[in-house]
Amino acid sequence: MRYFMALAETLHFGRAAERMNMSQPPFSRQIAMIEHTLGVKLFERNSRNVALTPAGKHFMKDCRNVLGRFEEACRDVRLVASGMKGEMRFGFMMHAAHSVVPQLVQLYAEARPDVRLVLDERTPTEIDEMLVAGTLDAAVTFDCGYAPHLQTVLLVRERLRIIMRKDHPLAAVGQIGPEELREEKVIAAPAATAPALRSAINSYFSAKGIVPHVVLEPRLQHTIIQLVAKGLGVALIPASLCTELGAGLTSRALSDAPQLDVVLRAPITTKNPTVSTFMEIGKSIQRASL
Amino acid sequence: MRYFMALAETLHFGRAAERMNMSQPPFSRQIAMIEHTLGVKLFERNSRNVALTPAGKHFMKDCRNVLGRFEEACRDVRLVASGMKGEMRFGFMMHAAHSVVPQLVQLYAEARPDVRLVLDERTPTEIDEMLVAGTLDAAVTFDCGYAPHLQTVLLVRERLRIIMRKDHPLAAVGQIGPEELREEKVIAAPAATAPALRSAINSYFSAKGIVPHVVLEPRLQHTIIQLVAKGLGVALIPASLCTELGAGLTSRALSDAPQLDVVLRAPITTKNPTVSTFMEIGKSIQRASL
DNA sequence: CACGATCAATGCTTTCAGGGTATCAGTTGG
DNA sequence: CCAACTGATACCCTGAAAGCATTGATCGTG
Repeated sequence: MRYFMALAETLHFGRAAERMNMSQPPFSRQIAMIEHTLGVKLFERNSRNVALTPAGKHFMKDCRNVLGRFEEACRDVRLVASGMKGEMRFGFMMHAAHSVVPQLVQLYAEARPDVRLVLDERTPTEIDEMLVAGTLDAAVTFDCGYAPHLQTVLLVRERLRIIMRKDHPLAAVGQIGPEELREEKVIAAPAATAPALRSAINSYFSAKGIVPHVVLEPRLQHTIIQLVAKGLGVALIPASLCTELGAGLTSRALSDAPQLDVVLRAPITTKNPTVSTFMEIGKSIQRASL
Repeated sequence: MRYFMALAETLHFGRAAERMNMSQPPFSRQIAMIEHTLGVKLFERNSRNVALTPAGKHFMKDCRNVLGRFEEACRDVRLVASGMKGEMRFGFMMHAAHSVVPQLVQLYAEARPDVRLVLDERTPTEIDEMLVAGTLDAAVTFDCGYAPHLQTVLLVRERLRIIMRKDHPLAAVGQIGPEELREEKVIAAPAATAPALRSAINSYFSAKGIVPHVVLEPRLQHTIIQLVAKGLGVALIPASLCTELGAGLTSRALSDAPQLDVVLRAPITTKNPTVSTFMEIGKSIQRASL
């Protein structure tokens, strides 16, 4: 096709051959071969003039198209391999949706505009499963400690705050700690859904020898806040989520508040080359926040 | 690319090689070569499993695209060469627009739906020039006799009729011939525009030793009819154009009416393979009208 | 745990597709 | 009519790519 295009553009065997870095005789043979295998005369020629037949004229358009797409395919496959282009499935937990995730996504989208980011909001446990299953390429979740075949970047360290209705008695108390919550109904995600968060809450209480009175265990953070709003209890949630509470709610700091590490994770063995710069951006966010 | 696709689809070197009608070792080398020249790992493989990398997965889509368009290009160039597809520039004179042209165009469009018909309404002289210049592939015009490098198919033989205003004295006369028109103002296209038509008109009169009193010579048939409608004279026009005259006009037969051959013409040396079936359809119209 | 089966990679040989050189043949302008 | 230009043909030769034999790695099974 390149040979054909060279001749179609120059209409001169010698110059076309030169453009293809070869001598004229084999070039002539190649053109004859193309015409023979296609079974179509592409050029009208004598020893003086070369002209395209109608079929040749049409073939020229198609060749330009095919060759263009071929080049593009070769270019693109390199871009995909280098991580400049492609697709990345990115999971995150609701607890991080209002803190680092928007920034992370925005910075990455600027750095890699040709990578399609597939966002997937999940619970921490789902995220862990999907990371090992390979359904996610990277995810933002709580640091749950041991994670062998995962690389981890610490993004931010979040302090838990307590939220309650504005008309709740605790809203007026100065210092809130486990003791003050001894008799409170607590709403918290179950350990099966958010192990790191739940164990942080649990040990916050057990350090003082208190067993929290957990009355409801919804899986979604959204639901927890709504239940608190309805006066069914109080809840300990990451500080970043306390900025956009509903009208009837308020948040208070906790004494010796438990801290949770929000981390960016990806399988070490990932074959997706888009992930590495994503992790790099995660590191830059960490540095910026320290 | 075919090699790549074979492996990408089977994920098995042996079977992919078989599909490509070759043995496994050279096939393995070809795949390695592709990866090397692209500088991209397309497959993740050990001696047990073969899997596509993200880059390979992306490349697969592009390859399918490129190969598809390649096949299509090869198929289409054959269609164009066989006249099944392509473009044909077809000229015709106004005098035939209401008779054979619609039928001819419709029959051809049905027979060759993939050929784009470029219609071009012209005067007979323009048509002759464009046919020799190669600007038109075929045309319907009056037979102007001698035409060396043109092939000709007679479509219909048209009788001329005379048109006039309904309030014109001639509208009541029984038999109209040159003698009756001796004193009439005649409107006719100039010889330079429609030589065959004009010479037919001229000899119709000169056979009786009469010189017609031609007062106006507009180039377009359309204009002639309008001038007649304004009472500026009478005109001799092909019978097929008399069916759709304006309200104030009427047509009458002529005694010994001059006849004109409407023909389909194309250069004998035409390189456009769409023309031959066009001419065949012209012949079928001729047979049908006899 | 050892053995065989499976499958991709490697080494070596062979072949022919495709390139090079020399030359021919047809066309055109001076 | 000749010289110059240009595409086609004849012949040769190289190396890309195919075949065969074999290796090495991995997995399932007795």
